[in-house]
Amino acid sequence: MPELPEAEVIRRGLDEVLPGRLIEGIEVLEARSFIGFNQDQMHQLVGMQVRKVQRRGKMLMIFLGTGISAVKPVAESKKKASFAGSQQLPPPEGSAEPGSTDSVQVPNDAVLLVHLRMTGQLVYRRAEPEDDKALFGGFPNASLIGELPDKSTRIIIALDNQDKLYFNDQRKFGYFKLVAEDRLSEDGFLAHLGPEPLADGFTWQDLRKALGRGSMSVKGALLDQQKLAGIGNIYADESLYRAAIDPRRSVSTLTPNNYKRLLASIIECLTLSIDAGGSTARNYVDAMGLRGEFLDLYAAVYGKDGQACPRCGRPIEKIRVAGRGTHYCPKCQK
DNA sequence: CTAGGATCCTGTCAGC
DNA sequence: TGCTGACAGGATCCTA
Repeated sequence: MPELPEAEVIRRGLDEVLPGRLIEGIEVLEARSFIGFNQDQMHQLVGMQVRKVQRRGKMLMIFLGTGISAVKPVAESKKKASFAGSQQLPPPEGSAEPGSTDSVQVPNDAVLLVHLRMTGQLVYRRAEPEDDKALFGGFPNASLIGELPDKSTRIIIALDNQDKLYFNDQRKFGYFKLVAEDRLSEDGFLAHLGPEPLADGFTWQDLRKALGRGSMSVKGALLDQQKLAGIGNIYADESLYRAAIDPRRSVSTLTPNNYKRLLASIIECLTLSIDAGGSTARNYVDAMGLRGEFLDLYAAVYGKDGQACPRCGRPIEKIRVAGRGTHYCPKCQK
């Protein structure tokens, strides 16, 4: 459910608060939610500093470094090193006179990959509750605003300012994964990921090339992350509706005009949703709207089977395409 | 190359 | 009212 726009909204939020923060602790409540997590990774993570938060498709990438604060006098660093994971590290200010330094060696800069899949959410909770800036995103349910941790909480990251980052995931399909930065391209998902539809200079010809010339349905092709990054079931349906293209059409039958309309629709849907997600997050919480509001705000056809098509009034139908529930208007989409 | 199915998982909802 | 079964879907893997 969380797709490119949700990931991007979270990315922007986290990129406001995470860079510069040190990871003080990590708690993995559900082992399967953190791929390959072990003691070594725990020791590596604790004390690292967030550099930036980026995104590729639906994947969030939290870039970590040793941090200036990890540069300490020799004596202290030796002491701390043997207790990594259980020590409170000094604040960023307590750093480094060049010359008298000996940095704590953390093997590599690392990247914390986060994929929300179906029901994942990231919730940033401040230690000072009166600071009301809402910071969360992902699958819309009550865990976004309720007491945390709750029964869907899988991972908790504690930061040096006492704020916490919660990873909640009802269905446990989402995951964290720690990789060395210089081996980022070896990640199985990222290595085969298609191009970004919102990249500067992405043209309809690029879209045509990405979706291929085969006989696959256009809906199936849009959902294939190896062809195009970031589109999931909701935005595939919404984009095809806006572009007035039947989701069952084979990509080989699409005309240049179809591709132009489709790309314009994809960009519209994604950017509208990113803007709305960013600006309405707090209203959305205050209203306790959750899923219903969420879909009402962004969807013309998704989840609206039986309701009137906004363009022609005919009932939206739900069919199965590429193994997915697919909502479309049989009159408008050809 | 593509379609289709099963898989992972748990909350929700229709139907009896 | 309470139970059961179907359904939801992102990505992967398998078979046809």
